Amino acid sequence: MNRVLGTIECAVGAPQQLMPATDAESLAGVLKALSDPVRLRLLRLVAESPDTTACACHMPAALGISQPTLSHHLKKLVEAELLVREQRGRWAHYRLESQALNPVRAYLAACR
Amino acid sequence: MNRVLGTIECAVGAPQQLMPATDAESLAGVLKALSDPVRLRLLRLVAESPDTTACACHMPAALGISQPTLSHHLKKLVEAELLVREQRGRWAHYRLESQALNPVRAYLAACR
DNA sequence: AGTTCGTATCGATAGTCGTCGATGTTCCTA
DNA sequence: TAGGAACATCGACGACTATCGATACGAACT
Repeated sequence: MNRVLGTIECAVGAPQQLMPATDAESLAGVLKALSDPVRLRLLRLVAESPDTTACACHMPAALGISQPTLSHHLKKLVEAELLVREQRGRWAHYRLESQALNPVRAYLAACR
Repeated sequence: MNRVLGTIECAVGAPQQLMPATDAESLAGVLKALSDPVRLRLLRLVAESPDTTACACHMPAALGISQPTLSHHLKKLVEAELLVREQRGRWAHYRLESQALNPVRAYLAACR
């Protein structure tokens, strides 16, 4: 591949082994759930609530969105296992599942 | 709001102050760039290359995608300032800009 | 039983995204 | 200067997403 004379060829090595596709796929799922400004504010609101648990009832007004839109975003976060839903009487409470962020933390550590 | 008798009312406090919308918007931009399995593998490939720099020439074959698709993904990562493009002769080299991940790290730390 | 209130789902719409073939563009070499 | 190689852009297509109004569900109170 490399030429002896002249400055031909890419010169950097062949492709090393890369991240397994299945790992990338599942990590992308978590990141996709995080890649929305409404959901970022929402998750942080829950994270900073006492016992990392918050009731949904105040959220539409706090975030300036409609109630169906809130429900949509909460569902995405639950599907990504970032939040856990818990019914208390008439109200739905959501608790942060912080360990779901561990794969993200591990990935970022590898990109240091 | 709270009723004296009976177990009426949400009972958890009012909405605390939440993440500024502009911060959430810019952070979501970075996360959106990360929320694709191809780009995750791509970024990690660069991160693990010597001097965290890699040439684009081997990437389509390594990732199993076409050359235009690779170019598309690289552009997204550059726009998010996660990669820096550098032309060397005929070849395009990409270097990791690890500090662009700092807002993500800070967010995750707040969700501990 | 009927009503009310909190929440989830449905349906529709407008916007964004990933993918690839075809085509430019740029730079090297002969 | 002509040819080729690496890479970017264009155009198109199908899939997905965020949003909200309308509606359905479900669990209390009366």
